[in-house]
Amino acid sequence: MSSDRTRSAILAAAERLYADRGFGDVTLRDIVAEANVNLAAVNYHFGSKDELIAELFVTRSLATNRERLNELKAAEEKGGGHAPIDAILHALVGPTLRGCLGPDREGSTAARFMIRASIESVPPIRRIKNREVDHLRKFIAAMRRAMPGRDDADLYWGLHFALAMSHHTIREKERLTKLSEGRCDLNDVQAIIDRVVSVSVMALTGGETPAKKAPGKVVAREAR
Amino acid sequence: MSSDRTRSAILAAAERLYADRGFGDVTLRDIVAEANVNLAAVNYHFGSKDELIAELFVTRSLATNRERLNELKAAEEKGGGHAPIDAILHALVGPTLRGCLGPDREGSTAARFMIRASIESVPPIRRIKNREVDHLRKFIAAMRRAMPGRDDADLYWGLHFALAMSHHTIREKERLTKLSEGRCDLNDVQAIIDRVVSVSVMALTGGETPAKKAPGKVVAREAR
DNA sequence: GATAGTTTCATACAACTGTTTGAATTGCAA
DNA sequence: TTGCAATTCAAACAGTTGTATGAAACTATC
Repeated sequence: MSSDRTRSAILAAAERLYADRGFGDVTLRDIVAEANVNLAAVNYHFGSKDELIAELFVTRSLATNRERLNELKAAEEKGGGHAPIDAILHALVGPTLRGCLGPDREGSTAARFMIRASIESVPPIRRIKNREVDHLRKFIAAMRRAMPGRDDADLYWGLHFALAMSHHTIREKERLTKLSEGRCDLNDVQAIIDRVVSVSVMALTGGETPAKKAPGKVVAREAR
Repeated sequence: MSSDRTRSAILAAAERLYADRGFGDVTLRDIVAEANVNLAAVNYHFGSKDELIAELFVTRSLATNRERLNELKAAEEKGGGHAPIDAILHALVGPTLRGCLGPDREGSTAARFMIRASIESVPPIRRIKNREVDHLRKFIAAMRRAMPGRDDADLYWGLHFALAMSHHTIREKERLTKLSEGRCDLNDVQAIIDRVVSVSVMALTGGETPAKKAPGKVVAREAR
């Protein structure tokens, strides 16, 4: 009963500290000091440090996945069980980008924690991410319905690139700001989402299997 | 003189171990055991563990950057000081992808080390990566020459997405193979490079500032 | 209000970490 | 060979880490 207070104090303190200083140099002693609880409380309530981190990540991760699937479902219902490709990709990258970017989310502990998790890749989190495959397959299935003629490999590459752009933007937002000297506006989340979706759609609809024959305007270059 | 043997034995052993098991759980004691040298040798020859890691990464990193610039220069000379955009992007992502992917490079210690470095992001490596901005600016400059009318922000986004796709492919190649059940061929490096370049060029030439007005075939979706 | 179960606490544990030390050894020049 | 520097070595250092323990405090039920 009253143990819930301790439990959630640990969770909150851990998320805050990990978000601010990374998984690398935050110890259990830092966490319990921040949470004003005893050191042994972590192992009592969570079993181990890794399980604490896992619970932290699973919570946020499930929320994002739920949001994604809701958006996908909404788009499919709107189109009568057949969502257009840009809506599918929007459902895929929108929640992640909205959750991690933007001026309102800037101070959000959850956002900063998820950014850390996408940068540092500590074992317990990696284990969870590896189970994300089933979730992504639902988007592949939707994409297949939206582009029936398309080669399967192209769909996988398209989804892969969409995730690449959204994750890399989250992960390297500081570097991009610095490189572009502020000319890339990392606060306009909607514009970023549109841009990522737009490029992803082009990747999927641009040329037929660009890797094999490259019939588009861009010709493959010779090696070396 | 003969100390060079110790020095390079440490470098080789460290690179091998880091490549295989990651920075997280390889200790100096593991390294000196693998290299058959004394524990103190690391601090004697490199000053600290972090400086050892830094030297390891700098060496490989400089080689890649040199290769990139050579390819860029070659492309510019070929075009009379004005390389086409796809050649520029090819010079940017080619060396990295070629260095980390492909069946011949599969067993390469250097490749596996660089993949680790791109996944784990340990402090000494992060510090070095932050100095990579100047290097990237040279590619922005070349891109500006190739696409004079283009808005600067679009160029930065294009370069950013090109790096996103190439790095994410390297970092998540296992996941992509698993997700696609082998339908994405991670061994055909040339095809991957062509695909990344092709999509990047589309991102740069596709629609005029797709984020602002989205005049292309893809229309921005409403929020939420 | 005694009892049983849960939660907290101070403390100890055992292992591991990167780094330092100072003596021993080696290599090379004079 | 002597002398001096560079290198190697075993050992210890000083600190940190996550986890375990067993007693104490609390809570709720009968």
